[in-house]
Parts: sequence; C-alpha cells; structure tokens
Amino acid sequence: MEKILIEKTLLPYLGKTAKYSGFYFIDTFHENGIDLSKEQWLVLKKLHDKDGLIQNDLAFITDRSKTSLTRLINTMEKKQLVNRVNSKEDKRINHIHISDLGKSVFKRSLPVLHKIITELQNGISDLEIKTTIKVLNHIQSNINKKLTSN
Amino acid sequence: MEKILIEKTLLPYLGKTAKYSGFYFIDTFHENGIDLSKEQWLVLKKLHDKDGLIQNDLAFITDRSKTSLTRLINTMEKKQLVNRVNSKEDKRINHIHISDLGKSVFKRSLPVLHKIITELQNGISDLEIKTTIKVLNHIQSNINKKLTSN
DNA sequence: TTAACATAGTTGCATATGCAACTAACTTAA
DNA sequence: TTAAGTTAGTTGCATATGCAACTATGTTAA
Repeated sequence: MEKILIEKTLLPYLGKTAKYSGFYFIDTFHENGIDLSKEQWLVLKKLHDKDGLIQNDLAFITDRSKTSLTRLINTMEKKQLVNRVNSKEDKRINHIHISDLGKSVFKRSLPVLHKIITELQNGISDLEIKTTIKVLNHIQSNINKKLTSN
Repeated sequence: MEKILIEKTLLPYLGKTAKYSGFYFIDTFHENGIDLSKEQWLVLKKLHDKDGLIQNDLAFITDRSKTSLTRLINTMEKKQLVNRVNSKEDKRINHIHISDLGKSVFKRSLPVLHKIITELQNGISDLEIKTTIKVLNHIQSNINKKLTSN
C-alpha cells in the first residue's frame, strides 16, 4: 500500500467543517432567540414536511438510532414542541405531532437558517457547491455499498 | 430575500456525510480490533506528532472545549492510552504523554485508517477532492470571519 | 389456538460535548 | 508585598448518541 498523507484527504476537513458549521448554526439560532438544537430543528423540519410520523420512521429519515430518537422526542415533548400520540390500531406505535409552538418556532427559524446558509456559502461558486454536493453524495454511496455488502 | 431550497445547499449534506463517515470509521476500527473513538484517535495522533502537549493546547488543536478534553483524557487515562504529568514549573499545567500502549494502538490504526480513506474516496477524482477541500476550507474561513467580527 | 417470531419503543450503561461556575496557582500592578 | 487579575483545569448540569437487553404488542405458522 502506498503511503497516504492524511492532510490531503477529505476526512479531517469533513469532520472539522461539519463541527464548526454546527457551532455556527446553533450560535446564530441563539442570537436570534431560537432555542433549538440542530437535531431538534431537523425533527421539526421533518414533521413540518409530514406531520404524524412514527418514531421508527422519524429515526430513519433523521439518520439516528431509535434510542436516540426516543430521547430526542422526550426532550422536545418537555419543551412542548411536539406531542406523542399512541396509535389505536397498533398500540406499539407512537405518532409524533408538531405542536403550535413547534410550528411557530420552526417558522421563525427559517429566515435565520437562510441567513446562516448564505453566510456559510459566501464567496463559493455555484459550480463548486454542486461539485461538493456530488462528492459528498459519492462518499455516502461508497459507505452504503460497504455497509450493505457485509 | 430570495427563497432558498435547503436541499440545494451544502449544509444538510455536510452534516450527514460527516456523520456516516464517522460511523464507518468507528465500525472499521472495531472490525480490526482497534478500540478507539474517533476523538480518542485524534488525541493519539496529535500526541504522536508532538508528545507532552498541555491540555489547553490539546483542546485547541483538536477543536474542542477544555471541558470536553478534560473528560476525554480521563477516559483515555483509564484505558492507559495516555498519562497526565503535572508540571513542576507551573502546577496548574498537565502535560499529556502517550503511553507505549497508546503508541502501539495508534500504529496499528494507521493501515486501517488508510483503508478507510481509500474506500471513502473511491471513484472520486483528485480534482474533485481538491475542490471539495477548498470549499470546506472556505466555509471554515467564512465562519471564522463571522465569529471574530462579533 | 397457541407457540414462535417480528416489530416499536424504552431503559441501563457508556461515550462525547458545551456553558457557567468553580479552585488552585501564577502574574502583575499599586 | 499584597491585592487584583489571569490562566489551567475540574465539576455540575444539560444535551445528544449507540449498543444490547428489555417490555409490550402484533403477526404468522404449525
């Protein structure tokens, strides 16, 4: 195997940039009076797109374990952003509904999010953005291939 | 403000790809008998490059709070990967030293890491990788500008 | 019909993280 | 030289995360 210089590979930049983007995301939310973690924001977004999702599906589409989702919903229920509604047809299932407060916070978050995105991407060309998205998707597909082949 | 379609921006891809890369990283380590979190690996790498760093500097160069670093070192000390050595000149300071076990685990991790990187970047051109790194650095610099201007 | 299996969600245990408040120790200015 | 300020590290409290084991419920096959 030929020697690889880690600093010339994507891995360290990917982790670090995602981390700092997360900091920036949450700081800007707080500065604008939006009291949401990025995970909570994502759940609100998915429920805003399609309300009443069950926990398993919500876990899947937000890329986390059902354990993690259970506890995320606990926190969000305490904050009255969402409600658990147990299904009558299948008592194992909880449907998660976004509350009026949740909707209102989510709506307030959108212009802030747009500002964040604009600032993160400032000075980067559309082509560069498209290329980067393509590369990131390629990495994800490489991972999926490996995971499903085991 | 014009409307932004979130799915056409970098943010969601960045977080998701970093997350799955992290999963892949840690799974592959475990499959190869390397019992390290990615955070622990990074600390070992920095100490391998320069042993005896103090906690504050180690926190800075690994992009985490000193709180987080304190507890990371606690865990790593329990696993005997590193040692805290209190400075005689300045008793506030701890120098962190990589242990023989730490060195040995780190060395064993390198070929595994190279395999991970090769597989993550499989099918992506060198130019695309360079462009992506450039874009990620640009995002980081956008964030730094905003943070230091406040 | 009931035993075996599958599924949805929760809990214990472990890791990682940040902020604010704190202690101990060092430095600097009056 | 001593009081004020600074610095390094730790701790309490909160959030988020995954694996394995678990409960409760629903489905399927004998």
